[in-house]
Amino acid sequence: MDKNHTASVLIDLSAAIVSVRGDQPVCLTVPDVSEYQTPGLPFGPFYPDRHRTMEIGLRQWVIEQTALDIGYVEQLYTFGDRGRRSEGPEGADSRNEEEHIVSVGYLALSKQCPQPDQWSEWYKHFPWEDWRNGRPNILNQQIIPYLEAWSGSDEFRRLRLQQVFGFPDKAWNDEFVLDRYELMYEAGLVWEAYADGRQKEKISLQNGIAMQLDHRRILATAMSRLRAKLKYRPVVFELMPSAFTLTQVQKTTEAILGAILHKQNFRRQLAKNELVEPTGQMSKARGRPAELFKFKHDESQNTNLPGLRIPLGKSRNF
Amino acid sequence: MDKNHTASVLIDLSAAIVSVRGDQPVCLTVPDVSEYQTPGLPFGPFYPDRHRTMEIGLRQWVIEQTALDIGYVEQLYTFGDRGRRSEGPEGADSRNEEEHIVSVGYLALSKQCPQPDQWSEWYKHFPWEDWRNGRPNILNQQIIPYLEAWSGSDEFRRLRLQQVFGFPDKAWNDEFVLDRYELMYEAGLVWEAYADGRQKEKISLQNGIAMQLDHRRILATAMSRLRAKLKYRPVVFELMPSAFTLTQVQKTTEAILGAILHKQNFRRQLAKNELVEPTGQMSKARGRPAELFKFKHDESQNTNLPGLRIPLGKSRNF
DNA sequence: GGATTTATACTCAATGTGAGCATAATAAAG
DNA sequence: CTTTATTATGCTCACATTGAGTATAAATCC
Repeated sequence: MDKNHTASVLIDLSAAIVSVRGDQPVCLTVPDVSEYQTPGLPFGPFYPDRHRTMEIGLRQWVIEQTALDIGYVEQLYTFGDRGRRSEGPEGADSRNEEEHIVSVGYLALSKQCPQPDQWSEWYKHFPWEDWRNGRPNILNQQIIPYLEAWSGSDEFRRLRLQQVFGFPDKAWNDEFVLDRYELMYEAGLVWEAYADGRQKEKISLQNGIAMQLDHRRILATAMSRLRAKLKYRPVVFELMPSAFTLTQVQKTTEAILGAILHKQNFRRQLAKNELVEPTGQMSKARGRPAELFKFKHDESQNTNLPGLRIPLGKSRNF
Repeated sequence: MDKNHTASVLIDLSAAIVSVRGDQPVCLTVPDVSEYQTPGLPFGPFYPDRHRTMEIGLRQWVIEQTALDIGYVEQLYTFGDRGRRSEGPEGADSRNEEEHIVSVGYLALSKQCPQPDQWSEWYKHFPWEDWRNGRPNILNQQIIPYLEAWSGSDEFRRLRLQQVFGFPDKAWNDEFVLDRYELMYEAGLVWEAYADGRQKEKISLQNGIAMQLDHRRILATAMSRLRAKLKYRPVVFELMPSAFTLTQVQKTTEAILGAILHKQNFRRQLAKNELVEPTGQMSKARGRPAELFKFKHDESQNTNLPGLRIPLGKSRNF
């Protein structure tokens, strides 16, 4: 093999730090200084002689720069070169021609989200992913017609469209956030495709707020992973305060999944899996007071608990 | 932040290339030149100016060096520094003091495995993971007693032991391959712990064949991921020839899971999910001839198909 | 007090799953 | 040629889980 190649790279640790404010999932972002004003995910360099592991390095700069208490941290994916996209055209982008950067994406969960202006709501970037008020209009009004035109009579494209967007007769799968974003990127339906030079003209449709570089892709990866994980590990509690009502757990879960759940069945699952225990106290709110619970396995960071089985129901094929 | 630190690293792409020979899952390994004779996983450097993405880089050197046709490739995890372990003691290892290496682990699946001597059987490295002939003796005879002594009266350690090894009264979970290996590593129960300087004396127990550096950990990650994935994506077919009997699919699945499945129920799942279709031909073997099938969605690399629901049964609490 | 709101208990049909029995089709053994 | 071993495949049945909904309880707002 030809060894006359640059093999040395810099490593960036990018983080999708997720929290829930009210009934909206949010993500920590940093403002953009360039002309486009697109926000980006926070990131920091990895110094291999300073931090034993990358996760320690990540926690370090998150503490230094944000003073946040992030409990749960999970590595998402390592992206080869943030200047180029995996499907991008050759030489379309000339950034980082000398200095190669590999970016390692992380998902982190935070119980609090102070300074509201620094936290960006998920569904402003992905309006088609929030089905809590029914099927989002943007799908039928903009995305699907455009994608149908894009796929044309190409059998492979149509199959993918059906798989990923459930169009026309399959069910919507909430976990395919990344797949949907990538399909839209390939079809030139998001601003980033234009920024990367894949698309000749700037897109007139505003399909969610764009982000810097491939940060929206990283966020999509984080959303997919979190939505999937919710179903087999009790990670919701990383987003809850120490005491909470069962409805609060449900609202948080619904926010992340972008879907409404069946209340009674949701509670049945919580009860069966013995994930929570009553604190004895009651909440005071509008209607009948609810019992306050706490997560049962808080002390040990027990990563291998069953998690909630999500009662999505069968009628989610809108 | 102090910028006087080395930030530049080299990137290795390590691959757990998995196949199944007979009824044994195997993994491509390269022999060791050092004194210990421990095998290692194949790896190659990543040249960022030569390959657009890391996956392309990986495929490249696999083709160049092994001439294998690997269809399915999946990124597993990025390990900060292969010279040090995530839980290792400070300065115990002095390799790579200058040249930092980050290794990106991949899982690849191959339908064939020529040159038998280059392929190493999974369960030679992880004898406690193969439950096809009942609970492995090595568990009760060596591992569990040692781990019980290690946990002593430490409540946290006992809880983890129960979670991960199902000891004494929980069920064995086939997906916790990595968790079990890491627990054994921490307890000084595998050779690598000794090699990393965590363990003062060399271990007398032979708990599976060791591997170089952290390669056994990467293989454990691959095994966990593959066992999990099998249950919700139809990846078994990446290990099958173009035509196969249903029993062959089951044997391959059982080999990977290290567990015996209920035959009739396994077939019921295959039928319900419409993953296979008959070729019209029959196999000729000892007993009654079996119908030959082929994977239904071979053309499009449809990553989002349902996968098999595994009829493990409830009686796996040996 | 009556309307509104939220919490929680309970029911019931449909479906999925674990487990096993019964039968069919072949090769090898006697 | 019959028996036996072996593998394939069809079918049943009890039980658990799940989706969906009804009914009731406990508070606040007016």
